[in-house]
Amino acid sequence: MNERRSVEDRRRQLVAAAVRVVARDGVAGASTRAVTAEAGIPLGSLHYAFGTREALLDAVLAHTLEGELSVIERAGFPQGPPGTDLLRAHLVTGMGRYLDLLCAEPSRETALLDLFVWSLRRSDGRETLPLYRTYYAMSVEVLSDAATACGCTWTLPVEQVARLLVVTIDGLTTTWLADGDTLAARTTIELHARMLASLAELAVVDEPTTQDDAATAPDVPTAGTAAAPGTGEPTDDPTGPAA
Amino acid sequence: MNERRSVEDRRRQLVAAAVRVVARDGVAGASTRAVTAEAGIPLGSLHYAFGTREALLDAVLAHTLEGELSVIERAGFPQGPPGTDLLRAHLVTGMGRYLDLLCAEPSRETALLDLFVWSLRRSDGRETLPLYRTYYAMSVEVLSDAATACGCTWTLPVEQVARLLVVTIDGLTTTWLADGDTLAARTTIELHARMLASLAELAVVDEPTTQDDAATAPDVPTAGTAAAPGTGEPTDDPTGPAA
DNA sequence: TGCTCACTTGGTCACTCGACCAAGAGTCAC
DNA sequence: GTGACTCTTGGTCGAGTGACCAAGTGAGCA
Repeated sequence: MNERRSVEDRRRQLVAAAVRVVARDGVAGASTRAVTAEAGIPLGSLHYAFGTREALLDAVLAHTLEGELSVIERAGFPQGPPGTDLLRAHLVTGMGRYLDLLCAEPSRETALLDLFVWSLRRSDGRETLPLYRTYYAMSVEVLSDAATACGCTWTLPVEQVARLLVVTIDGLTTTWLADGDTLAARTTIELHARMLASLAELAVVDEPTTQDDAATAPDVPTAGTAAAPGTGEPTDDPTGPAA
Repeated sequence: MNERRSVEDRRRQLVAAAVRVVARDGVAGASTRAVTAEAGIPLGSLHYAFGTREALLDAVLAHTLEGELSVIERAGFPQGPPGTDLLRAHLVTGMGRYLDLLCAEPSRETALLDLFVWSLRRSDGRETLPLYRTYYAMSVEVLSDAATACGCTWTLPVEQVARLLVVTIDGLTTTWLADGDTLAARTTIELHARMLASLAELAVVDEPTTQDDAATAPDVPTAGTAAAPGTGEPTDDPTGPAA
């Protein structure tokens, strides 16, 4: 029936089928039989390739995560004079792009949420943390790039802003999945982008002659940035830098 | 074994047991046998009281929702001179109270998220929308009360601010469940409270006690200024009304 | 007292689940 | 060709699953 393949090939085939099944019927509906039927291969092959259903779902989770926030990064951002207003437009475009993806494939995000709860429940959150570390890292990258592109610098550690962005994206997702109100979601994005942009300021160029826009060194403290976002002495003075 | 009870009593007993089971083992683990074992009653009683496992889970979802955002409303808010700074402190206190609940009972929020995905999957979101309407209504109430208590008015429709608050709470929950970083979560709350408070202004009392609370024109994309957050009708719903 | 009916109880049915295994078939090195 | 191997396949096991039902029990009412 099926041609001979390497285990890696078979794993990829099973993961692709499992992604479809999870998106359609959820983690609960992704039984070993449902997945193998979707892939068109016998049941035993699944246990040969993955050993366990849990191992398969692990691979599905990892696969689904790839390129999740990366949609925000794609080209086509607005142009204009540098400043926080451009940054705001930049953020609106990026988050709007995520919303487009959400509207186009809501089952994808539902599946991700389902897998998230599944992994939370399975490991008491121990394996979910590195998952979010990826999110944070991607968010930091997106925000740093955006600030650079708009000639701005963040007035507080970019890791804190990154966590704000992740929180916003997460909340945006669950809220839209619940009410499907795309217009309201866009308003939410506008407001959040405005608020996020208010945490940045136009970068000050020391020497007036140089027009080197890409070399504006961010004054973000890079010393203790290896730790989790937000742990850099946050709770002292909330009204500090930007007001 | 069990004394005779009314069906309503039995339902309450079963829901209470199911809440514990869902918090411990998730929706997937809340089998009819697991719930009845937790409640200490025979299996047949469940089908006598609820008919179906789905009906029981419906009741569990409704029960879990009660008093979800209401924790924010409890007394003990900071005092001080009226203004947006007091409002900010007010919001920090309220959201911090929610975070306290989250830290104290994470399984409660995991269960709610689990039930949320379950109801999403079961009805394509049709029954989840009214669920969130309750959230929005509670959020509107909380924010209106807070603004009044702090002598402020929102510079844009309170429904839009309410959706922002719900988005924030949702994102805060998933993010904290993932990384468990309470300190970072508090920083997130500080920043979000500051940003939310920036959407309000000190109420201007032109003549003795004129409480014009919906006057100031919003300088923000006025997507939906109607009653519901966003638009009055979620016309974006791809599936349309239930067939 | 006897009757009615809401409620209880244990058992059973048909089904799905994940895991496992032995036997078979293709493939490559020698 | 021969042997070692990787991969495939169908079947099976034991444990659960939701739903259902007939017989039993007891409280309240006439």
